Amino acid sequence: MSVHLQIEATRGAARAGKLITPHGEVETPVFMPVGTLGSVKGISQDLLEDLGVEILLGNTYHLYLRPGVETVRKMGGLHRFMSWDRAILTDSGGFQVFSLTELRKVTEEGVAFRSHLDGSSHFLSPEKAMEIQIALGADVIMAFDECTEYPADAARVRASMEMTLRWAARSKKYFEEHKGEVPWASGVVKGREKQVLRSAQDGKLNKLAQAGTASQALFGIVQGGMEMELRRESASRTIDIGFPGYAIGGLSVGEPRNLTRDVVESTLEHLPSNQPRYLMGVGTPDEISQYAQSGVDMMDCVLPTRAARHGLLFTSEGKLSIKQARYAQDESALDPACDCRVCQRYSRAYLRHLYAANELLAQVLNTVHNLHYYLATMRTVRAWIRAGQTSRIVATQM
RNA sequence: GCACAGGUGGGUGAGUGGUUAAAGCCAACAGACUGUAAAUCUGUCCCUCUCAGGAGGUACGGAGGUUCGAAUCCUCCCCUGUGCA
Repeated sequence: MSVHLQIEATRGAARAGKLITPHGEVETPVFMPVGTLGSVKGISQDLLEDLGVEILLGNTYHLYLRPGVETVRKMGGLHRFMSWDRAILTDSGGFQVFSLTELRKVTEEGVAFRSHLDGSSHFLSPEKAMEIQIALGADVIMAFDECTEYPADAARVRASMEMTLRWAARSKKYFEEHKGEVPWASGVVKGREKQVLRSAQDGKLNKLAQAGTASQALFGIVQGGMEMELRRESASRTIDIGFPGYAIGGLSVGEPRNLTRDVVESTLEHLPSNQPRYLMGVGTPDEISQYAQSGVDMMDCVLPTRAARHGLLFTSEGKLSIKQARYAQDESALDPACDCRVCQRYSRAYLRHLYAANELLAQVLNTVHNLHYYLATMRTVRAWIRAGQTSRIVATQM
């Protein structure tokens, strides 16, 4: 049995349920913190567990460069390496195709990268991205795609989308031929971890398929830029290739927010209603709430963690920049309406001081709060869906 | 007391006759951040006006002086550091 979505309640287009993975069940709609390098920046795994994080992201390109696949493989896979027993989703490196413009060259075969760390040359293709992600052993892995830049003319968007479709087929083919070659990509490992690990190190890799438990799944990615018709076509042809879940990619690349919304809404219509839908790289608390209400099941975004490190905090009253002088002697909690550990314990004045003084604790506390806020936002939406009333939630405008 | 070295904008510290309201860094203040090359980046940072392009004023320890022109050269004074008495 592969990763799948168990829908337990619906409300309009929205659905609430559980994403079943080899590393536990994930309440959906879910926000997934981004842990690019095997770490959600600024916060430890046990704090993430306390916050109730059930799934987080890792990144193929970054982990491949450092520490390298072999290291992760020898350490027993990404879960074990980073001591995280809950679910993980790895991004394929497709976004780096978009963001590292000056360091890469895209061809039909794949993408030639220059490492941003030491300038060394590397090549990522659908096959290579699958090989790496299988080795990392995340519960959900992503097809290797090209995240189309914005703005781009219709011809360019189509060409990019077509290539992503060909890459999707290649990703799936490689995945089908090689999945299960790594024992830790399955929940079955837990009981006899050492034994399996030993055999893995001996090069005797167990085929997971025969274990009969949940195993790693590959999701497809819909592209098509801001062209609604291409989005429809991309969705339909990606579905034809066939995946257990579908992502909406190519958004949050600099386009106006209302356009993001239009593209999401129109793409969602074309995705299977009984499979997970993952909107990549989005958004503010308000946005993730809206998208979840529109029928998105999974979202990830660096915003809460990055903003936290930059002193920008999300609260029930909107954005708050803790750097501002006005908070220097403010005794009140960051967000009086928030029940996170940070808001329970520390004042704005103290948080501002930590930030101003460049104390590492500022990053930790700010990250704890922002992630808590995001997770609470999703909990609210889930409750709203399960409550099945008729009106929409109006989230704080950000 | 003598001998060196030195006093620059909130701090540090460049600058040794004009292109200098005076580099850079720090601090301060504001803004940005959306599948993480991000504890990052951008802007402001002497005062007063402004039709926002500029205009005027004041400024490199103090006071004089040389010069068309001085933070930069000269004289005296004040202060700081180091060394010797």
